[in-house]
Amino acid sequence: MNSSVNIAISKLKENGLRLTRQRKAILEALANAEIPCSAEETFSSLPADTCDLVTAYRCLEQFERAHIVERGVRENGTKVYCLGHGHGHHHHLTCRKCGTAERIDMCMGDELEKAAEGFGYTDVSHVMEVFGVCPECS
Amino acid sequence: MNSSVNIAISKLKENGLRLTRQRKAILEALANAEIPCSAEETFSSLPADTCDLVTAYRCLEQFERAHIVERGVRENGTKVYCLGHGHGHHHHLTCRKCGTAERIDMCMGDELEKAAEGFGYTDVSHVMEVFGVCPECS
DNA sequence: ATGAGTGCAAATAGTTTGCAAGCTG
DNA sequence: CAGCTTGCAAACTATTTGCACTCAT
Repeated sequence: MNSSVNIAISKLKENGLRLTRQRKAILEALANAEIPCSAEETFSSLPADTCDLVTAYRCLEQFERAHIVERGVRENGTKVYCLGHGHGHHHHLTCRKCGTAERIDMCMGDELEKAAEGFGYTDVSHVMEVFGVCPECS
Repeated sequence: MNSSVNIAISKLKENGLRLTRQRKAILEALANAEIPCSAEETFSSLPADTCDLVTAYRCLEQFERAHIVERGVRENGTKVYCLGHGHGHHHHLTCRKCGTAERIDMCMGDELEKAAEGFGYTDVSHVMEVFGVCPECS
């Protein structure tokens, strides 16, 4: 069920953040989403009058800092967020036309961080998104 | 020296695009840039009155379509462009504080496309950027 | 000469900020 | 009840579009 929401709520508290009606709704929306959502999309999927769009932006930003959600980017630069499904870092293969997305568990994060450390970099993170045209659209 | 500019100009013509004073300047700016640049940054690095900012945006977009430049994204969603140095796809490790970047030749593009084809996707491309804090800044 | 390319102005999309009021722990 | 959160309005940044004019081929 919404165990992912419960996990998120625990992390929320661990990070000293408060649980509000708005935040809970946003977390539930993310939990129900099949694909990573932008702030605008998350907001639209909320029941009417749940909160202001600005609040969605602010919550998602907080969630990201607390590592409750993962952040990605669309081809056009729009930021998108998704709940760390169960857990584990992952990426998406998104259809350029219809927007559906497949989860891709493959990730070269380890090699990447090793390479980054080789350059003396710390606090390394990465963004990766794959785009294509899905079978239905082509 | 600016053989990369010459290569770019050839590709330009192959794609039926015209060579203008503005485009040449933009290509030269990109060739001199050490790191991927946004449209705004590319524009600023141009000699005064070379062209309008809008033209920079339009040219970069055209260059991307013609595969003359590679496009990436910053952590904040800003689009950045760089000349396909020599050639070959690559990525960057960018310092979050000072903005310098190291080139990373590692890329899992092949595995990625294989996975994408497994899902029946075509016309696959990907965006990947790595961020961290460089030795000087930490 | 003809259509690709450019400049200028104005519109958009996405996101951020300021501040007073509200609600959580 | 202190201070994290929210709402509303407004500012901002990055990017796009419309249209008349210009220049490369």
